[in-house]
Amino acid sequence: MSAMTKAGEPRYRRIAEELRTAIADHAYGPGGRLPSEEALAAHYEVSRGTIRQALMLLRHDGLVTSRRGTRRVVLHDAPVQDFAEMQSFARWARSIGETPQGTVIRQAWHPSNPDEQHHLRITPTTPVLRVLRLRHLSNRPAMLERTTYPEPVGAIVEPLPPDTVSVTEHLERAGISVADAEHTIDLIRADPEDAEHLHCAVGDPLLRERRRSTDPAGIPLEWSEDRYLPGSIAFVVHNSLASTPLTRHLNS
Amino acid sequence: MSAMTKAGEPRYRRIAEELRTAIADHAYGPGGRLPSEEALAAHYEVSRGTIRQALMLLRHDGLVTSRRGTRRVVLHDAPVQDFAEMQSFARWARSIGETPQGTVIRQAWHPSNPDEQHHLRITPTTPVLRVLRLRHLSNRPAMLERTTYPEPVGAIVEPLPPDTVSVTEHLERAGISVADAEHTIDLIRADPEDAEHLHCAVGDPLLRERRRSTDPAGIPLEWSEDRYLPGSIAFVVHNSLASTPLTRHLNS
DNA sequence: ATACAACTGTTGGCCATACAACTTCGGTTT
DNA sequence: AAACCGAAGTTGTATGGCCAACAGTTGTAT
Repeated sequence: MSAMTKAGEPRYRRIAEELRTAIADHAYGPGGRLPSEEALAAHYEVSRGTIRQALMLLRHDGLVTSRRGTRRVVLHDAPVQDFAEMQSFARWARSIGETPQGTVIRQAWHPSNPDEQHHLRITPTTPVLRVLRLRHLSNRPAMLERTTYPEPVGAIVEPLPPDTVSVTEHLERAGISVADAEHTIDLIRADPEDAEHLHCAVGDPLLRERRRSTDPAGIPLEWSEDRYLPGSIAFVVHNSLASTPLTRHLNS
Repeated sequence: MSAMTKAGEPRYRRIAEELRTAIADHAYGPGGRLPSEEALAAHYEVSRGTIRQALMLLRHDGLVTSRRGTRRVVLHDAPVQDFAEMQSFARWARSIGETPQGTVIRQAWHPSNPDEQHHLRITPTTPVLRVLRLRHLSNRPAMLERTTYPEPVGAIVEPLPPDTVSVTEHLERAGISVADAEHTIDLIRADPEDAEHLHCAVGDPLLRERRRSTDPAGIPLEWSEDRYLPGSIAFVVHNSLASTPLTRHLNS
């Protein structure tokens, strides 16, 4: 455990972290009430505004309610994954105690197609790196990943060994970090290529997650289509009046 | 579109609404930069703090980036659905120009099972109202909904006519409003009941959305399992370093 | 006993200020 | 030409204050 209070982190984030672990440790119980903002401010020796910032984080993650007139109520006592674990298959796998593996099946530069140009916001002439990667979870195939990288990112991904476990972590070391991601989740049927690598039959249903990741400046870093074998995986989303990150779409 | 500036809404929400429509109207362009916070504050004649509150809303919805040192960048120019449209099938259907329909197939009070007791946070002895409802989109079956209501909510839902289009809107009129919802999305195969009502074959893949909705106080209002015919529907989620409402799970 | 009113505690909304951290750009120096 | 430096512009973090809106409770009056 060891809170690992990162020094560079702003105060409200560190406080949010402490509150998170306190909730996960059932310090307040499910349906229990948090101390008042003023009490928390006194305890942490910060202003009420800073406490409110910390509580906003918990609120957006769906851990607590917030409503005028009464103390905040604990909604969930389960720990919430952080952004990095949703962004990196390897990191997620390790966090749930599984051993991730990855194998590049095919990788090459291509002229971009209109779909890629749209999602990566690039001009028709620029090439992209297309990578087909099979992901394993504790030695069993779990997901097939078709990722397209724009030029600067592709240049870093290309020389990596085919069995690189975490591409995301390599990119971070190269100073490329993801700040935003948009996920589209739907159902699709396995094509011959899916079937071959995931060891299923053509036409078998797969859970599809398409994802566009962007850097802090809003520049697209990757456009990926991941196809999961069903039965083992589920996506959990929280939304509320305070923020609505989840929407429903037709056709896609 | 007639902004419909609701009088009771706080200032930062109205400003956020205006900025949303401005973005949707391509006032800044995709990848364009927003005016500085100070400029916006001057324009709307509010303090910078209020502008920041408005911008936080857009940020959490994934419409704009935010990063120290530079102006905000527009990520998407598509309008974002609000919470109500994710919460109500009827409202969503109407917002995309379709005609929603609903039919109650079966409805009865039962003693709650352990699963329901857990998700609705109720004691074993209390009864629940189970409703099986078929949802149509422009006269075609689209989704089969198995919803469980705890006692007070069930008492309001029970007397509604079987072809009620929007249960959510009726509940709102009764003073029951949803503030938070947790969605779990995965893939499942049609059982005989699904197949009968959705006009598909047993074993056909369906997109499943399980949902627990809670009121502003954190009290569960419904526990629902919705099964969508594939091909037509997709779920879109945005997450970022600022807030991580999306997580990935095993087993479910 | 029931309904109403007043009071307390708590969060929401808004303002003003100050400084820190960071990006960008232009000019200077090497 | 390239690297460095500094100034201007912008968002992030934090403090402090004030009042409004609302929930829950307590006490009062009917």
